[in-house]
Amino acid sequence: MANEDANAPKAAELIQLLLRASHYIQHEFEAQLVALDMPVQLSGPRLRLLLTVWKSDTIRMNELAIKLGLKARTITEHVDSLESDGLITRIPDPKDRRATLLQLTEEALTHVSRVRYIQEQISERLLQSFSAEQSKDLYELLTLFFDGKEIDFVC
Amino acid sequence: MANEDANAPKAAELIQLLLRASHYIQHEFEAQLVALDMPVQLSGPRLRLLLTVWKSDTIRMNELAIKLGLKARTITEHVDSLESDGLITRIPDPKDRRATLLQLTEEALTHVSRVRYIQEQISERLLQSFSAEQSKDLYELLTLFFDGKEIDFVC
DNA sequence: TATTGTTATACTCTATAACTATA
DNA sequence: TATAGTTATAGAGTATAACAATA
Repeated sequence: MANEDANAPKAAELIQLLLRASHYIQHEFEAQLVALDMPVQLSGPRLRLLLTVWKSDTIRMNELAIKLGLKARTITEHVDSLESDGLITRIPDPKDRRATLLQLTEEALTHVSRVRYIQEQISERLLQSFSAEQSKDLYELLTLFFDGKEIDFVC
Repeated sequence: MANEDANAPKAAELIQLLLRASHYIQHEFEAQLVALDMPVQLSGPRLRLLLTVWKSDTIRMNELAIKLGLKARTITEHVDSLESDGLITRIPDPKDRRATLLQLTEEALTHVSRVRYIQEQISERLLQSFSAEQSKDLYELLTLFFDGKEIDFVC
């Protein structure tokens, strides 16, 4: 009764498979991250924020919210926490006294570089069944999703 | 200084792109779901639970926890909520008086079928830039991630 | 003794609304 | 008047630990 949908549409199946692959990958990343046994807890969202600040070197909280697709309040929340963990610094924006710039601390830079290394390792392991050409094909196919759209969001 | 990594490893880039595509897709699904304007709120996790119960027709809370990769406590939480929304029913398992079977209500079945229809629509739209062959290629490439691994988790 | 699900409790992530300070 | 970030508050999702009922 429930599973009568034998000739299910290919489109939905393909999308499901892609999401499944993505969840699987994220699961691997998270598992490896806790295995890293960092002095501070670097969850997915916290890490994503750190990496985004890192890429910009210095960035307004405002702009960060937009890039991450989060609300200002959420950025304040994370930054409070990351600041008290000694990972991020608030700097008054000299050009606009309402604004606040964010910058990573030395400690955060160390963590980021470690995490990035691990991410490379995991990525390579995840792609071990792929030939160079298959990787290239997959990359090009995935680009088709963003056909025409401007995508900026990170991680 | 921060972005000196010009020749970044292809593997990490490809994985990032896949995750980005996945986030984009999930975003589309969530947006369409709220646009459906259902009588009850069907968030991602709640929907995933409903769909998993639906696929099994009837399932133990226990088994559901494993399939979804969640803890028993979390299942109790969701089921309490879905039950009070009239979407799910707890049935004592006749074979084991410790266990509880879950089943969808008629109302939930209506919602599930509507949601599945929408998911097909969105999936087709997301794949509009793909030729039949490109879809097939993508599907086969994605399968490589699960090379040898037994993957069951849904949605 | 082990397993199923629950009560009690808590943490993380995210957000809305009202407010302060600046622009 | 509009914008940047904060305080106060809340809701969703998930989990650990202790426990009850049953196996």
